Amino acid sequence: MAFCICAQTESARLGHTGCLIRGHSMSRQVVTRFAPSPTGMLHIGGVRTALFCWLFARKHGGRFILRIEDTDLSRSTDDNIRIIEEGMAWCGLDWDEGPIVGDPGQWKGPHGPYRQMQRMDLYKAKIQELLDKGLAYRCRCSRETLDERRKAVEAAGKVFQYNRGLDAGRGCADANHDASESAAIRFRMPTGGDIVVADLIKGETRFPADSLDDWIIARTGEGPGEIGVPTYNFCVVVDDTHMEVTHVIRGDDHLNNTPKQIPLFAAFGYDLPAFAHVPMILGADGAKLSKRHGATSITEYQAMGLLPSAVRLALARLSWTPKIDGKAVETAEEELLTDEQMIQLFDLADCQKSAARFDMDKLQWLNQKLIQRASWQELEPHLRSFMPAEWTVKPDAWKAQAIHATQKGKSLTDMAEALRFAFERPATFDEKAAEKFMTPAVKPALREVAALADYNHDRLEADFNAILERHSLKTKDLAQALRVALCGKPVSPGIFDTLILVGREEVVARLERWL
RNA sequence: GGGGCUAUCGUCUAGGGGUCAGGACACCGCCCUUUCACGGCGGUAACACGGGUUCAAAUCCCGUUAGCCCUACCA
Repeated sequence: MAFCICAQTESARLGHTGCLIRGHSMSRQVVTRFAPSPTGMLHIGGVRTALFCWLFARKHGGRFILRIEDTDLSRSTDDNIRIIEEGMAWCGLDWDEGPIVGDPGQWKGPHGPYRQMQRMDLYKAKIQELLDKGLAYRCRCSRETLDERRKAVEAAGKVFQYNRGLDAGRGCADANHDASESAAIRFRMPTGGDIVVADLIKGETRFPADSLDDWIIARTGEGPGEIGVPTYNFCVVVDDTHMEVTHVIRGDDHLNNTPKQIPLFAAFGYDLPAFAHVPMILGADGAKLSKRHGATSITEYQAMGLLPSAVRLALARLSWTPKIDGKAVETAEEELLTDEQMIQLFDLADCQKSAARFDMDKLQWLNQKLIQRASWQELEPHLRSFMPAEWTVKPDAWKAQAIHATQKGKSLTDMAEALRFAFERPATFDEKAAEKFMTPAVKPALREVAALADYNHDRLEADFNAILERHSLKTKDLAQALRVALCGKPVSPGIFDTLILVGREEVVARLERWL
């Protein structure tokens, strides 16, 4: 059987689509896709893959597709699809084609629908085409006989391969079954030689064709003549070509699936897309990232008070080293890339081949740095979900002061917590601190603070120092006493910021009980 | 078992024949300081192992080991 092993060209290695894809146009628009299966929450590893697809498409002025692979009927749910859509949206990974959030019946883009279960007619037609060409065949072997044969081969210490090796001659390949009985459909795989995958990240890898077998492309149908639900490896090939995907960027757990898919592209007469298999993300202990490691779902990261921009950067920096003029980023300053810089710098050639462990410390550092750089306006939409509704909005001057005072926090939750004193009177007081700082000597000074009228920062500082002078107190004495009175604890932003954020009227009210 | 991928400080990584093996995060120390932080400065710390090739190997080759993936009518 003839099929094209099609090693990709140097231009593919460089990420150019050139004449690689389907030959027609020399400069085809780049198209990438993220194709999650809605069988659970949106995993952080999936988000990273999606991010690479998104970055690549954006860099090359191409399109990014979101496609839902819901052919696993038993595990896919509409709820999970919603979770994926919302997670992607929160993360800022907008798709040009795909489902419309919250509306299962609608989609955008010319290649819809973007849920595989809604594309059955296409798949069935393509399977029939393969059947007609003799490139696929009906297999009536039951699960039971398959299990028996598998056991027999494994007992002999060999690998079970359908109709291959010890199982050769026992398959349905030459049986010419008609459609009178229900059957699964198998794809006729080539034998002999290597199937090569020219991967943009992993390089060229070869798989002996004889290590593969005739795999099932469609499950057993409901009744005679019915073609059942096609399997993943089949749907991907059909969809990727029909959606004109030029660059298949996916997790490297799919690298082994690629040699199964390549002969299928050939059987359909399709040219190959470029492949890039990105390494996995591992937990801190080097094991596969699971619930045991803490947060795996993107929604958990959102709940932790992380900025989507920080999550994007942290995820991108796992397995990717941005290079500026051929030199890897060196300083902390250079690490803090904006989305625009990431898009500009992104290159699959600068991606690592090996798996990376998830680094929560780095994520938090990035988050802190990004918070420091943001304006209140940029932060407010994210911050709001961490602030109780009763915390009413204050004037712009207050916002400026607030951001100046609390921006040292590592997370949005830290910031919201650091702002609590500005909205709520302390319910309790730190006894030890009160005892230590609320000395008789400090009270007269406190009384003078209560009398201050001008809450301009510099003026406040000057008046404050004058009070210290009059009472022979150290800054610390008065500042800590004030913190206890205003915040209930000896920790708060700079004391003048604290005063301003609470506001004169409220300062006086909170001071009253101590005078 | 078969096939495939991977291997540099604790973590993310740069470096791809000759480097004191570089950076970032974390950690430790010092400084700053009105609290907590922020910030500044400095420090500890790595080429998985064994064989080759070579004047010279982290770098090239071959093994070994370890981890991961595929080997489903899952995706």
